[in-house]
Amino acid sequence: MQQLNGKVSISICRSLYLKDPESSALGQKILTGSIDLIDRIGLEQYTFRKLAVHVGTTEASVYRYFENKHKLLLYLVMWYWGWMDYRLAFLLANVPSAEERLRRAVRLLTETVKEDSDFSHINEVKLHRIVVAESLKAYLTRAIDQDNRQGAFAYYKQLVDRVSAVVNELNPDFSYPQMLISTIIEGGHLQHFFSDHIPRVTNVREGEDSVVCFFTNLAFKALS
Amino acid sequence: MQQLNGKVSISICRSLYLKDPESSALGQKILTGSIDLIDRIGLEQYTFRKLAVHVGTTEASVYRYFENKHKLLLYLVMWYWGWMDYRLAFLLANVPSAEERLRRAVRLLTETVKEDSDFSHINEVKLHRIVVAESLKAYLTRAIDQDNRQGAFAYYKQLVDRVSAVVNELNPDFSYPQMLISTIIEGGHLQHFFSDHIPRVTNVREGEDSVVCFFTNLAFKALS
DNA sequence: CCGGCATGATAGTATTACTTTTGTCTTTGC
DNA sequence: GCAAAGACAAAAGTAATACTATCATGCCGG
Repeated sequence: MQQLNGKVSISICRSLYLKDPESSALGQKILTGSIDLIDRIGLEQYTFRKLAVHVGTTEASVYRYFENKHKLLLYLVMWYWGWMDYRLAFLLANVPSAEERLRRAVRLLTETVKEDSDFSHINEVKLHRIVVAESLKAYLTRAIDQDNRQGAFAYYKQLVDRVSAVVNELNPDFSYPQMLISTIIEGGHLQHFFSDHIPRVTNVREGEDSVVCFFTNLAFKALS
Repeated sequence: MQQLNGKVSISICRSLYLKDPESSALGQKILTGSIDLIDRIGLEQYTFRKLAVHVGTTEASVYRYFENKHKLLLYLVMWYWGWMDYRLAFLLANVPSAEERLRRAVRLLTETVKEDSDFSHINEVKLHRIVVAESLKAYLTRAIDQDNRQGAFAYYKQLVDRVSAVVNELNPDFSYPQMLISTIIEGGHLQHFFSDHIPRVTNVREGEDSVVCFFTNLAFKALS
């Protein structure tokens, strides 16, 4: 992560791209176009051919940036976690109370992203929806061990560790800090998804704050 | 679910198959062969062509039973939930203590299936691994609303409700019983997966009982 | 102004996902 | 015991997907 002319650029694991998409106008169009398209039609319908038409380039040019759509998805998801980790670092800075820091972290991890931060050419609202609906497909693959060895999940691990450290501060005897945090992260995504599509397995009542409430309570009770 | 010559047959939502695979020898070979193959090579690599070769039939014959691999996966996953719900019903029967019932339920939902119950031609150990690694791909699709409308998730909902009822009994004031149970179910799967592939975001120590312990504690603390 | 790199244009291959047709064999109904 | 119906194998075919390769062009830095 580097500060660059007032904007923050999130640097992604080299193994996830062939040519850095941040390094050219076409690369950036591939990123924004992919986010648009995956958000609109879903990962299974999304193809590099459709993307090429959408951004006005050719399939071959897209393949110069990314090996395949799995790597591109992983790139987007890891950008998201890099961005979240960055936001989290600011959100927790200079807050003395560990309890307040945990409260803020759980909120950030489980609430819906509502505004595009105009932080980059990436639309964070759409990207958040993609992460909720598609990110597990990027993990649950036979390629995961190789991706992991190549460092693809670095930001995800870093974020989990950052929040786990707060958990540890609050209750050093708690044996499962990472487990609690990764459960909250992925559970939060699933509960949002379920509330939209299989509401009978959730209890979302007034707005989606139910998810934040549930996981905040869960976190504090788990540590009590 | 019906009792048939000493065995239990789990009846699956009609919309998930074109022709009942339980109704013929070929259909059953398609089920067992699919479980073998998906477990061995993963859902992305699995194709109806490979399956046909594996069970000694033709692609066209497979398509007489299932529309596509998404439906077949959903069939297998729902068979699993039907089977789990059946086991759960027995496990909770005649246990007076709600606390003990919850403890048993959480254990059943979060532990690894270790033995093939010889209950049918379906290998439950392999099927459990498939559910852990692939079931979310069956949910997280654009087709979910249609699948749900057609009743594909009936057993899943029924199981969540069965355990939620125990939660309600233990603490009628708790506002999120379904949310807690579906989080435990899917969280349990993910923690098993993470412990195998991204251990840094878990805290699995001696054996996989850590997952059971974590979620059991979590459930009881959430209700305290 | 030259050389190199990024892209566009085009074409081509292999695999996947699915459909269609036809012939044989088995089952079931009578 | 025979005819009709259904189940399956065999084979071929189509459309889309997931890539790869070739070549020409245009731009940018030296």
